[in-house]
Amino acid sequence: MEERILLLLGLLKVQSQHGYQINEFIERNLSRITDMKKATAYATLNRLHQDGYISVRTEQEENRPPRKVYSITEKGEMRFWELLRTSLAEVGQMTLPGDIGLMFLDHLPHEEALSYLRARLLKLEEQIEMYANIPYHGPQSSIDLTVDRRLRLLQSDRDWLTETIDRLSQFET
Amino acid sequence: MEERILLLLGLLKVQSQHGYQINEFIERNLSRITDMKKATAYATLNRLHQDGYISVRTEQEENRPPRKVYSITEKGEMRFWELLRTSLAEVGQMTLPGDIGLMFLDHLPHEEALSYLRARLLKLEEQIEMYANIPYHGPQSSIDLTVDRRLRLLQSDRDWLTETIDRLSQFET
DNA sequence: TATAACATGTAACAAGTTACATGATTTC
DNA sequence: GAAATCATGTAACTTGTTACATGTTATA
Repeated sequence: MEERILLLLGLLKVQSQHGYQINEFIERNLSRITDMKKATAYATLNRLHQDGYISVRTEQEENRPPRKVYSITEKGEMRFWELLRTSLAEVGQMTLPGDIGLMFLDHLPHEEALSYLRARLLKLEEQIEMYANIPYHGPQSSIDLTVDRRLRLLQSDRDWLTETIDRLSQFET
Repeated sequence: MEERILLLLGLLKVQSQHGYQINEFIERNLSRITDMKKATAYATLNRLHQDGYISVRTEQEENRPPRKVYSITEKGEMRFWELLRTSLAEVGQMTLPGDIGLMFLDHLPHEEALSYLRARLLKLEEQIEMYANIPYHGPQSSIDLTVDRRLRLLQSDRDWLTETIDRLSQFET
């Protein structure tokens, strides 16, 4: 919730936009960073407007559907700073998918468990490949920051998984 | 959802239990691995029972509130294997808190941004300390597997953050 | 005498998703 | 003539949380 609001306010801080435009941008450029859906974005924009964090002006280019162009207000900027500050300074606990399964690893025959983990390793490698091939945006691009971070985490998850598979392979055949 | 079901079925596969018992166990031993709340566990147990994945038998020790002791059924075991298999073999995308903030890092004065990142680094170190001090459970404990994994991820996040702070410190004073 | 432990649950709310509705215009 | 693009939204649903209700017994 807070992160979604930070995202919308941030995008509107860069430039005033209408909802469709924002949704396009998110879908095309930020799909790896956020999973916010269109309906959620529209609804959140409405709420932000009601609460005075953004203002609206309706535009109509002839023969095109009318658009609601949103701009960030001063109140919205305040909110933005506040959310940005806590987003940067807090760690916020990440919930790791897969952990529950690992807990019950020993309920499976040894070889079967290992085969699943090897399949997972392959998929992890693919994801790493994917992120490694994202073009570099620039020497100070903030997008690169998040791509870099995710790549590092994926790599260390791969390393851990490789070692774990090796270690488990040593116990009984 | 799926992970919560896997957890409940897995715990009941180890031994039949009543809801209170399960909730106690989760709160005391699994608080770092899952964040499922009591109400959710009770509701999910009811649904699992309705759907035939677990069976109930009501117990009453005198002067104690009646308990509903759940046991996993054969159908439940099938579901368990299936969920376990996909949990182990799939990567499941992890959503990283903090990424949105990083995107807008350049909207803050250089020094201010750095000070927030340094504060975040301190908190990360604390978390790492915490996980590093969790006692070792045994040479094949599946709990250790998840603690290990999380520790590794936290450490690589810390390394990335350290390098990022260093790198950012080099651009303009 | 209050409060913690035991044991289960419900009602109200919050956040988000899916799938659809609308209606014009441009492209295949 | 069908489908995609543009642009916004709503209704139904899912998942989960918070806070409370209930009632007994052991403990401080």
